[in-house]
Amino acid sequence: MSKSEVVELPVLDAGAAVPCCPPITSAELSPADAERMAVMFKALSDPVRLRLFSKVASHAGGEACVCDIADVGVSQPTVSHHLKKLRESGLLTSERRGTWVYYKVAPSVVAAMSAMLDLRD
Amino acid sequence: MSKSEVVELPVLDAGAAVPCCPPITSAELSPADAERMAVMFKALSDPVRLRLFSKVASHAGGEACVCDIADVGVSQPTVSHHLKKLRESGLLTSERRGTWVYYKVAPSVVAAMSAMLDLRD
DNA sequence: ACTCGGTATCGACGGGTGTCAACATAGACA
DNA sequence: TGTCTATGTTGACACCCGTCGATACCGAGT
Repeated sequence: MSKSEVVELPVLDAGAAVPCCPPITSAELSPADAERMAVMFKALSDPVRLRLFSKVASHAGGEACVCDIADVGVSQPTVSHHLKKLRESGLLTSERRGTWVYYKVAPSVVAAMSAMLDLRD
Repeated sequence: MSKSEVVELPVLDAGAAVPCCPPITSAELSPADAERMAVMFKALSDPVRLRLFSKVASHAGGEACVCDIADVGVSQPTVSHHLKKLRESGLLTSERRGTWVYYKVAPSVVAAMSAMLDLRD
């Protein structure tokens, strides 16, 4: 039941507005919003994924080739697996250019997480 | 060899400074920092926990009794289990006052997560 | 002391997740 | 065409995690 249809994740192109959510101090999350946001937090809940994400985000030009960030102490298939999860959760987007695949962060999605955790009263 | 030792995870009492971390756009996370931050993200990676956290954060007075927030569609033991995880990850603190137990958010920890996701260039 | 309501812990079950080796796919270039 | 390099996919494995019912713990009244 729970999982059934989940949200579909239409790839959310990097510029799309992410309506969710006001700061958590201002109002409680609806079950649906909680479901959506939890997916994003889950994407960053693994140390390896967090490092991959951080490597992309901090890379010059705002994007990085897999070959630039793959050195995180796990096998290549595992890196690929984690990048896929980050992509599916909407935090990263990828684009193939010739031999290499480049990843960059989806700013609006990350901004939504940051805004939600903003605690100013 | 930097400030290194700040860590230890001594249950982090609510007021403690959380040195981690600069915005992810500015530098890549160290493996150790990634490990620490992943714990916090993991705490918010479940829809039920996210709702509980949001209920505490948005509650009048900045704190809430378990009885005020327990209605999230799962059994009481499960609520207790999730609140424990939020406590252990440092996002919430709890205090018993008479019959009831009150939870409130640990502002510095949440602020660290928000700051890390701040994307301004 | 006893009971009662609020909260935490225990033990078990089922599904999810990170990891790897092996294999598949996609461009580039000879 | 064929080979080489970069990346993704598959299948299998061990482990983690969310959930529940049963039970224990803790204060407050009676």
